[in-house]
Amino acid sequence: MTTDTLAAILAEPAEIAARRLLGARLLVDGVGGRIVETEAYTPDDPASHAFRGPTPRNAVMFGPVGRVYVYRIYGLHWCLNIVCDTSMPGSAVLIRALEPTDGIDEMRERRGLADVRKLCSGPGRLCQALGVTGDLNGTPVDHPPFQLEPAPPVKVLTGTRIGLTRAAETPWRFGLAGSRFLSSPFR
DNA sequence: GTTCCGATGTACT
DNA sequence: GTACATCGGAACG
Repeated sequence: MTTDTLAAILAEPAEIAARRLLGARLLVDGVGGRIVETEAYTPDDPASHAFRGPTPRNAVMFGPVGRVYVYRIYGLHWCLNIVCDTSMPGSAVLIRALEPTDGIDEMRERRGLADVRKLCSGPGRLCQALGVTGDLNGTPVDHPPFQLEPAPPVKVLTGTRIGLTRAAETPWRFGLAGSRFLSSPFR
């Protein structure tokens, strides 16, 4: 099995890109790990920030593929997405969990927590661990401070997305099978 | 292990 | 005013 280039993965529809990003290594200033959990969002999806069309907040989602869309959630936390799908503007993949591999001590300091299992197991947690804030909104994910290295295809778990009220039944949450670093179990 | 709830910014009705 | 792609701590079992 060959490994697709990053550009090829991010050109795909959100559901495909979300699956193929599992296993990829994501770093911010050298700190990060393997992506083990993602969710797909499309502009025709009532749960997506893009559903109502472009606004100042979601403008990056409608721009070039491969940039990061970072937004604040519940007034407290940040969430990191990667814009995808060259044929459907407004598509993105939410990065929900990482298996920490690089800069673990720095992540522990930022999180104020020793337990590696909980450093990046959730969208808000991983942004805190990697130092991702709204300042990075719109940055290309293949340019500093970001690095994203694709990996060969992995075995994928599928489930419903987390924390939604609308389109809650759509099975667009994806996990790396067997990972101990998921934000919550798949069923 | 589980459930409940407060914190707090921004977009939208 | 209400909803929200969340988290951590308290209370309980």
